[in-house]
Amino acid sequence: MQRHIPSKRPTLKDIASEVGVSITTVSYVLNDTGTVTPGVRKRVRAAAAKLGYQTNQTAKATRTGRTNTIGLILPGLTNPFFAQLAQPIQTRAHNAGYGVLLFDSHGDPAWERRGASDLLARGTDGIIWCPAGEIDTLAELKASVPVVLVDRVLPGYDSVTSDSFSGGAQMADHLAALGHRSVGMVSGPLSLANARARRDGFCSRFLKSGKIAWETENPFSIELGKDAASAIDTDACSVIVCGNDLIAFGVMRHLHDRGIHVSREISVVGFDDITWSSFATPGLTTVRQPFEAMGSEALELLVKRITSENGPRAGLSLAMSITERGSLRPFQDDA
Amino acid sequence: MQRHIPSKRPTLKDIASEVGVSITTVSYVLNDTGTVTPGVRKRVRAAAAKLGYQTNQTAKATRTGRTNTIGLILPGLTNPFFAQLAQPIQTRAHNAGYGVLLFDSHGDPAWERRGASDLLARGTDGIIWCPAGEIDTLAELKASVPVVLVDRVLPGYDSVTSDSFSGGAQMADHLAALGHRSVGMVSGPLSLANARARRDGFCSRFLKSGKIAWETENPFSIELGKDAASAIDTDACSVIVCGNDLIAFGVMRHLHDRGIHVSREISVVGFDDITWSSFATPGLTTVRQPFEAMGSEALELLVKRITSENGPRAGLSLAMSITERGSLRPFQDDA
DNA sequence: TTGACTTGGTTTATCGTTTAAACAAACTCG
DNA sequence: CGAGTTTGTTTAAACGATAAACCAAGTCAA
Repeated sequence: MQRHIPSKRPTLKDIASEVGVSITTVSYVLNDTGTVTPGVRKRVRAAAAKLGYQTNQTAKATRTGRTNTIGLILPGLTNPFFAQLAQPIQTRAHNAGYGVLLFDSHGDPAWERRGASDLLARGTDGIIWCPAGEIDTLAELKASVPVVLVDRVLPGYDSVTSDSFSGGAQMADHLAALGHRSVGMVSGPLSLANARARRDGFCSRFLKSGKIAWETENPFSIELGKDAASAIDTDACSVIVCGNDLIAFGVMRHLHDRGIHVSREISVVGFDDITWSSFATPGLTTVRQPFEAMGSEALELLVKRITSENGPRAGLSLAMSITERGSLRPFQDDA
Repeated sequence: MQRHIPSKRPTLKDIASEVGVSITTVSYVLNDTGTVTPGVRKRVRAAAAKLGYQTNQTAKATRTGRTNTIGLILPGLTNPFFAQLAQPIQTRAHNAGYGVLLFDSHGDPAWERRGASDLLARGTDGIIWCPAGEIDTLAELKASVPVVLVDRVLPGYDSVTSDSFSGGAQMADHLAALGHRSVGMVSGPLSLANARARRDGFCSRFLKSGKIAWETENPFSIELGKDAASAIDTDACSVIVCGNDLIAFGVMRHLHDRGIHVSREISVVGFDDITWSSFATPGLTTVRQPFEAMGSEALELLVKRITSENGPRAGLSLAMSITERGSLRPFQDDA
C-alpha cells in the first residue's frame, strides 16, 4: 500500500509495556531462553501476536554480529545456467533462515570487486561465489567471512562443482553404446578447468572404441568462431560433442543454416542442461548439471562454515547425468 | 580465505582513538557533514584508509531506520523472463546504493507470503514485486514500505508494465502489412490481465483486415494443452500468434513434430523476446518487452517513493516493439 | 566592551536488540 | 529459624553508528 504512514512496527518495548514486564523478559520468551513463568510466557506470546510483532533483524544483527544474510555473486543471471543455480540456493537459504543478497558481476572482475566489497560492508555472514575470471577478487578484499565457490575451483576455497570428467566419460560411453564411432568436438576454452575435464573425461573413454575426427576450441557462447565453423563443415563425424549447451546451440544453428538436419543427418550433444535445452527443436541431449544438489550442498557447506568455523577445506564434486532428447540418435550408416 | 579469524573489522572507535578525536567527529568526516577542520578531516581519512575501514551498514541501519536494501520478489528465476527483469534491477539498485534481497516465490502465493514477510522483517526499504497470483499478499501482511509492481497491475500499487494492448496492436498491423489475413491464436491465460490485453490489442486491429481462424488458451509454458494442439492441427491459418515466447516454442515444436516447416510453411510469432528467442532456429519474431527500461523505471520509481514518500500513484506503461527474425514471413499463397 | 554569531569540536541520548550480572522473593534443609 | 539455593525478573551494559544538545573559543558589529 502506498499509504506509507511512519507506522512504526511494534518493538519489544511495546510488548513489554502492554504486558507489564521488562524488555528482557519479552526477549527471553521470544527466544525460548531464560527462565520465565509459563503464565508470563503465554501473556507475552499473546501480546506479540496481537501487535503483530516481528523481530527487527537489523537491530538483532548489530548486537549479535550475525546478519543471517548471505551474499551470492554470479557472473550473469540472464545466463540460465546461473539462474538455475541461484534458484535452489535462494530457496535453501530461506529454509535455513538466511536472506540472499544477489549480485551480478556481469562476468567482469571489476564489477565483481565492487559487488563483493558491497556485500562485505553489508555484513553478510558468508558468500557463495562463482568467480568471473581467474582473479581471486575476494582475497584481494581480505574477505574475512566464509566463502564457498560454485562451479569453479580456486586454491584456498571450499567448492562445489559437478564431476565434469566423469560426465564426459558417461557421454562417451553413451555415444559408443549407440554405435557412434567418429565424433567432432567443439570444446570450451581449455584454459578453464572444467572445459578441460569434460574433454579429457570424454576422450579417456571414447578413444577405446572410436576416434575424434576433429577437435576445436570455442568460447562458452552461442557465437561460433571460424575454426569451429570450418571444422563442422568438414562433415566427417556422426555426432558433434560440444563443451556446453550454448556452444551446442551455435552448432545446431550453423548446421541448420547449412541445410543439415540435426538428429536425422547428424547428432549434437552438449553439457549443462540449461533451461533452454528443452526449448530447442529438437531438444538437446546433454549431460545435466545437478543444479539442485549443487545449490543445496553449497548452501549447506556455507552454513556449516558460518556456524562451526572449523574443518578441513572441502571440494565437493557431484555426479552428472545424461538427459536424453531429440538431438541425439543412434548411429546409422548414411546411405 | 578460510582463515576465518574473528578479525573484527575496524569501527569508528578505532579510527577515533587512532587519530585522537571523538567518534562523532569521525562520523562527520566520513559522511561529509558537520564542521571539521581540514587538517582533522585529512588525518581521519588517512586513518580510515590505513585501517581499511568500511562503514557497518547494519549499525547504520538500526540508527537511521534505513537499510539501503530493497526486496525483489519474483515468481521464478528459471523463467528467463524474470531473470532478464531481475538483472537490470539489481544493477541499477547497486548504482543507487541499494542491495537487493532476492526471493523466488515459485509462483506460489503461500511461498510468496513467507518471502514477503521475511523481507519485511529484514527491514527492506522497499519492495519490487511481481505477484504470483491475483492475491494481494503484501496488503495482507500490512506492508508499510513502498512497493512497486512489475509486469502486473494491482489496485493500490505503483506499477511498471509494458503496453501489452498496443504491443498486440503493433503485431496485428505488422502481420496485416505482410499480407496475412487469417491467424490462429494461442493466448496466455485470459484470467491474466496482460494476456488479455495482448489478445484484445491484437484483435482490435487485426479484425479490420483479417480474421481469427481459431483461438485457444494455454498456460504461459512450453507444454501445449490438448486444445491448443488440436487447434493447430486444423491448419487453417498462415500465422500463429502466441501469448508469449514460451508458448511459441511449444507451438514450433509441435509443428516440427508434425513435419511442418516453420517459416516456409507457416509463421509463428510470440511476445516477450526472451533471450532464447534469438537463439532458436529459426529465430522467433516477437514483440519485445523493454526489460532494461522496465527494470530501471521500477527501481527509479521505488527509490523516489523511499526518499520522498509522496506523489500520486503511478502506473507506468512502456512501449513494446517488434523484433523481426526468421519465424515470420510475408504471406504467400500455399500453391 | 559586550552581546550575538560563527567555528570546531565533544558529550550524551538513542535505535531495537541481546546478554551478563544483580536482585528479590520464595523455597530447602539441617 | 537463618543460611543457602533456586526461581523469576529487572537493571544495565553493550553492539556501531547518527543526531541533537552543548560548550569553549574566536569574530565582529554596535
